[in-house]
Amino acid sequence: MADNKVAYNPQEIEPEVQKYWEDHQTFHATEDKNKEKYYCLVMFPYPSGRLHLGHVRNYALGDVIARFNRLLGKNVLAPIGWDAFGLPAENAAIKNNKQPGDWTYENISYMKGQLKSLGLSYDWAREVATCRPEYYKWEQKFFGELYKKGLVYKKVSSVNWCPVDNTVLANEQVEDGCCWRCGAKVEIKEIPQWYLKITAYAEELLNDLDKLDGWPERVRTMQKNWIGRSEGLNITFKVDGSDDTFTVYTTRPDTFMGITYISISANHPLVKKCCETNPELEAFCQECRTQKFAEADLATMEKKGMATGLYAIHPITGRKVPIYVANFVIMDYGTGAVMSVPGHDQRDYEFAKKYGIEIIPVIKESKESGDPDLSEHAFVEHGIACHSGEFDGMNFEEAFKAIADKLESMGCAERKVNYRLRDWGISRQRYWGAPIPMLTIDETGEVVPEKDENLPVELPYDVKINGVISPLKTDEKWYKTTYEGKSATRETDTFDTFMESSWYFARYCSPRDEKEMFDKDAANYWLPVDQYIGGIEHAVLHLLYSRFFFKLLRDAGMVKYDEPFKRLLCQGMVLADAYYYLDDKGVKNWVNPLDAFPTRDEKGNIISAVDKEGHQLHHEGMIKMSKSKANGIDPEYMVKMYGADTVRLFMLFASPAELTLEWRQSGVEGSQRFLRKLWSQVQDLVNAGAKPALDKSKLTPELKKLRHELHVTIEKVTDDIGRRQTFNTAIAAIMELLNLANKCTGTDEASLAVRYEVYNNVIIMLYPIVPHICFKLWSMLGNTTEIDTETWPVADKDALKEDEITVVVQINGKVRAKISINPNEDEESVIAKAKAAPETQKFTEGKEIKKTIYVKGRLVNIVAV
RNA sequence: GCCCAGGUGGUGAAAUUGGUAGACACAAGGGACUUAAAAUCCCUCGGAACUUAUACUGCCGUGUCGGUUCGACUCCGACCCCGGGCACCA
Repeated sequence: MADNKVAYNPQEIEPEVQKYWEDHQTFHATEDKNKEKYYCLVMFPYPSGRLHLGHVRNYALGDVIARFNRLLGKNVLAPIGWDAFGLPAENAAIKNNKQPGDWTYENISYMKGQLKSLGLSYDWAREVATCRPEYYKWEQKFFGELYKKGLVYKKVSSVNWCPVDNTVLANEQVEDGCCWRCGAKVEIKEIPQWYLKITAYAEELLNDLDKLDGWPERVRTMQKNWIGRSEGLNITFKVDGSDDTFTVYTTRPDTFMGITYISISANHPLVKKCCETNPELEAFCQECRTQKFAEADLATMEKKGMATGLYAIHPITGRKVPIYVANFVIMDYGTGAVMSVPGHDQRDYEFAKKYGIEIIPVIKESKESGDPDLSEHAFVEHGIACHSGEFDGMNFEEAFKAIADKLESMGCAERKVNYRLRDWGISRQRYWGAPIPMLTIDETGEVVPEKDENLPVELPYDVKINGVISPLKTDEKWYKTTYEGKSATRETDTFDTFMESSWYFARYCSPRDEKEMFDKDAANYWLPVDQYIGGIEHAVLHLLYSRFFFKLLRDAGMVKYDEPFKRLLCQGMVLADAYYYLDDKGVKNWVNPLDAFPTRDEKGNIISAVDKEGHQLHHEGMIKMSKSKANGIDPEYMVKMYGADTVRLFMLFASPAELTLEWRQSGVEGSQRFLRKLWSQVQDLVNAGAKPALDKSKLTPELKKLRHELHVTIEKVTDDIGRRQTFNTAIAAIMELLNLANKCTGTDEASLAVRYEVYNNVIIMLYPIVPHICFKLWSMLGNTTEIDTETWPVADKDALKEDEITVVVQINGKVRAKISINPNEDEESVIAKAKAAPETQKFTEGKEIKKTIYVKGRLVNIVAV
């Protein structure tokens, strides 16, 4: 290396540049009504202990967008914080014999350092942690207001219950129907829990999806299906021989004449009476109560049922149909009873076959066709009613209307819009969460929210976690209190952590506000979030709850917008190679990919690998990073080895943001190589001479070509980062430009002027992606301004013009020739040129030209037969 | 089971509105420089066929099968495979 060149040393320059940013408060954001605001938000992390590459990907994407918008001259807010409540803190507390709070705050402190080493342009002054009383105080206050508005209610519902530990289990704590700690068979327990009436906003949450044109279509579709609006009928049946009634909901009243039985939940009030005299039924109901109730489990488990001995009376035919307890009908969803039409519903069909229940066809394909073939499966499509008496011959809409009208006029049904969406259960029987600020007055049993002046209802900090019962539930000093002089008992459940993550982005607008949830002016300045970035796994729950919460805030007069997030980017997962060897007992021992040394075949495929100890390793392929497969890559180690810029560049270049990203060490090295080359090329240019003024009239064709490429690249990169958010193609375009620029080594004035123009613009365009190196290179190029305050380049229209373009000539859709044309040349002349090309002559010889198609400036297709 | 995505060379990918498939990289192979290594630079790189041979040439090729079109990675239908979510992981 020449003496006057300095090696690229990210370990030296990155901390230096980061210190500059910190000292100068470069990314501190303040409200400025004279500037266009831009709120760039990344999903805040759970402080699990160490950053993983999924975080790094998320924040690198966010940082590119934030820095890009700063260069566009916008007033950018890029905050960060901690989603600090949650289950892992309690598990860690038990394991390490620590306070969940201590564990959480230590993690935050460590991860903060890791985040800072990535050179992210956050306004750290706005950092929030949801576990701080200053934060959850406002959530508690807001909850009390919602209660007064009637948007909060309490009802009994199911939880997973471990009968040995006597504790509530989260879904992820249930493994094959057993408790993950003690292995006991998990039961279902009914306990009273708090609910937020999200269904009251179902219609608006559905309709407003149309406003979210900055969201990926797939996320909107998932939310639409999740809300699941349907139009149907609530129908009330009488039970034979008693005054009891029950209600079902159906979207297929057209099949009403085909009902041959009723399926009912084991917890339905009707069933409870039957069990008293029927021990067999009681046993079956007990069995139903121990099964999992997640939708996926209900859909895939073996369908079982048992007759209750009760019969329902079909309101139109008067026919008696048996009522069965069915294990797949759940009291928590809908009415807890379902009308069963085995001829036209596949689940009902299988159930009827299993228990020998009659199957009646009442819908056929068309007016002309005979009865549907029900020998193998149900006929589930809409069709024409048959064997339905007065409704025969009607299509779906006609039969729906006629049957609904008839049942309504009989007073046993009403039309109902139903949603699949269920109200949001926010009670958790855990310690490490925000206490639900509700009190029960002991004497009267009246339930009231804690008074504002007593908020926050603070979580006791010094506790002993035993993994069984929440310390709140045993701490009498904590839960015994008074309300207006009367003795009262606190709610000992805490909030679902989705509560905190549903409004943190509003709190960032005035994170230290001591008077209210957030300052309305500040919130209405920054909100809505212009760009939100996070994992696709949050497509429904977090993003739907946040939309709902935002509407609650709007209706409380806190914000004046309908939707919190204008534009959404969902990033894919990060995968890595996984290797293992089998030990003597045949147990898989997973080895970190950084410790595996693969051998490859002549195509470059990994055929085998060995680790440091010489174990022969099996290559499992690229799979999701996880602790259990030991294929997690530590970002901190990567930053120490290669620098943050290299890691950021690799993550953005390796694949488009929405797709999975495969972590490849060789790819990381390739990214580092690119930065080293860039660093070296800039120094070559500086050593070649100072920057002269550009005289566009004195350029050679080669320099004109290079300028043309530069300005085409500026247009492309601007579009790729701003509109398309395809950062990988933006980087590829810059690489292509640099490959061309590197061939230009002239040191005359015109060459130097163009070369400086290229590198200055490239450095600005790369700055959002690799900010540290660009910060340094910018000043090395002799610029006296700071790159942080530069403006994004705009393509020079003159340079974009071309004298000559290439058009492809196809014969019957296959490329056979290329011709050069003037961009303004008319169609006739272009087609004449295309026909005159020797290749065209060759391929059309002896054929008749039937047709020619000209796509302006791109291709000519000649159809010849 | 239901809802939603995705499938293109040895690999990650590109092709933006139906218009040149494989840009840009990685890996691999060959070469230069070097005492040597690292680093750097140059060349080759979808497949099979023809050919002494590189080339040339045409042919085939975007999960599978079928369709629409002058023209399909892109649109339609069916199927196969893989991933995300399914309400208490976050």
